[in-house]
Amino acid sequence: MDKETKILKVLSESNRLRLAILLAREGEVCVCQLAAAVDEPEYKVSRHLGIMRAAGLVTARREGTWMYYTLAEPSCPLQSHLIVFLKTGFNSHPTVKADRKLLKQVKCRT
Amino acid sequence: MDKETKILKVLSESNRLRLAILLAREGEVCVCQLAAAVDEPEYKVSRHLGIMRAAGLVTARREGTWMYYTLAEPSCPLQSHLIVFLKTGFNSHPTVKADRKLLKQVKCRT
DNA sequence: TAAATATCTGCATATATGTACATATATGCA
DNA sequence: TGCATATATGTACATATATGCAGATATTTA
Repeated sequence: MDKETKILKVLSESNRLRLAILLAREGEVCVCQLAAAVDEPEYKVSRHLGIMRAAGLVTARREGTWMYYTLAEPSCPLQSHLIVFLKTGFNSHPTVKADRKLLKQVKCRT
Repeated sequence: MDKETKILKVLSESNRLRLAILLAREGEVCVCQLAAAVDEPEYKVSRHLGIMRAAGLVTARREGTWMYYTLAEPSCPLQSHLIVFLKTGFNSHPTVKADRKLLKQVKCRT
């Protein structure tokens, strides 16, 4: 059950769960926007995204200086199931609401 | 999001995930049956069940010498969502199949 | 080429986690 | 009471994880 426990473990850290929820709702987002949304230093967000990427939860695309992250195509039933929940299951959560509000205010290219 | 990450973390360890799946499918099961099903020493299973209990994922009921564990009533949307998945999402998983087979063979009271 | 911006990584540290063994507790029965 | 069974827990150890800081890399622009 390694594939399943890996997915669950990655999402069991609050910063990563918040990032995953944002990606599930917003599609493709760059590191600096995510860092602003969760109000954490970029090196920290970058590191967590790296962990999520290594676990197959997200994919990355480089565009110039920016790195854009997206939720990856699910590779097991649990993963697809969780992604559906990430999209809709946290709508009323205060932290998630605040994160989304901050995300909308970011202007990436000063 | 502490409640959510706690649930996810508890289920991100393979022994505990297997136990949770068994409980989701079989209802109420005692420690010695669970230990036989996952083929692990009872002290280990007992400890993992304790962790699951502390996180609000299972409840325990004592009947004589035996302790019977059950999945707890969900306390957040993610938890109820996951329980549904535990019940139906692992039917074809080899490990889960083997665990269930072993569980059926156990005679608790020699 | 140099400077600026965005992102990633090596290292040290603190904290958390899983495991094994031995021991403790609880209950039932002779 | 005393003993056996079922379950829980304290301790010690090894491993894993998150974090902060500094510095490295990559890309764009002057």
